[in-house]
Amino acid sequence: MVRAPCCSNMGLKKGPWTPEEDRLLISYVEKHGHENWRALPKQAANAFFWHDSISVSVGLLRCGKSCRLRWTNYLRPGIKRGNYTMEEEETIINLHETLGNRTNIAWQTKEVLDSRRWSEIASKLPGRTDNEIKNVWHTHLKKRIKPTQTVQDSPRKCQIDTPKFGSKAKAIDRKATRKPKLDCPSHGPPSPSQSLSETLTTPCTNSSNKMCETSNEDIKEEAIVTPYELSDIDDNIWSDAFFADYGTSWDDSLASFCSFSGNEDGIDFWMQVFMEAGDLS
DNA sequence: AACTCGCTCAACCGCGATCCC
DNA sequence: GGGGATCGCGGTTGAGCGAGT
Repeated sequence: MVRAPCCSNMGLKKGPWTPEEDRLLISYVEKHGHENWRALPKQAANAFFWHDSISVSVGLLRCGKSCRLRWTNYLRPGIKRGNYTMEEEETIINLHETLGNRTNIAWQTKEVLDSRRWSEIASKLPGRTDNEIKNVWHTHLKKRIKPTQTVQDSPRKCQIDTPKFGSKAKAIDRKATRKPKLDCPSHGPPSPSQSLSETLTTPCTNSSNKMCETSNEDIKEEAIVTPYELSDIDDNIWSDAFFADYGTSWDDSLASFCSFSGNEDGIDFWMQVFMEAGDLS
């Protein structure tokens, strides 16, 4: 079987997602659903022309696989972020033990069962993703089950036997206050309360000296990242302030986008977005 | 203050399963 | 039925960060 070429071989982008890419992806999924990830970048790329017409150099040049992963693990509505409760941790441990022991079912091999483990556990924990559960398991739950010698070997290691409620408090505190790093090395994904103009102009103060788009105040208030709603996106991205920054208007921007893209689906899509946001009638 | 070490977790990778022409 | 395309999964990686030295 010949595999589909990796996105890196097709000039598609890899690595951390930018706020603009997130917004393009969210907007697309809100409108078209998430049934065909492979087709998504092509269709969402319509947005590129429109953005480009107002000098915002963003586009959704991602492979479908990357889009699906980003949506499933990070942008999907209802995702819970932040600390796991004791109950959730116990559930993971119990389910891991249960599912991991289901090796004697005749019609399924151990390998098949093992390969389904994380998604099955995730299905029992609403708002948690299999990827996150997997990370939690590998980072501390596994160690709680099997206390390792490394704790004794290295006094600098956090105590891992009683995460969150015991001597690991320091590490958990760090986790709780940790800045999501995805979109900015220091600050993470955009808050729905941010306008795009803010994200494009807020100076970065992070130590790594890379471009940052989120204010420290936002971070304080966003210990748990709220899932996007279409209304949030529209209210904030497509704000008057945004267009003031770029010296254009709703009508001008739509007209520019239409003339650049020449794609009826794209026009319909953005028309719909604007109308739902109440910016066009 | 500078360096090292360990932890976290988003994202990538490879592969098997499934879909679809 | 064959084979390519796509989906979805677990394993792994590596940048960023904080704590310890």
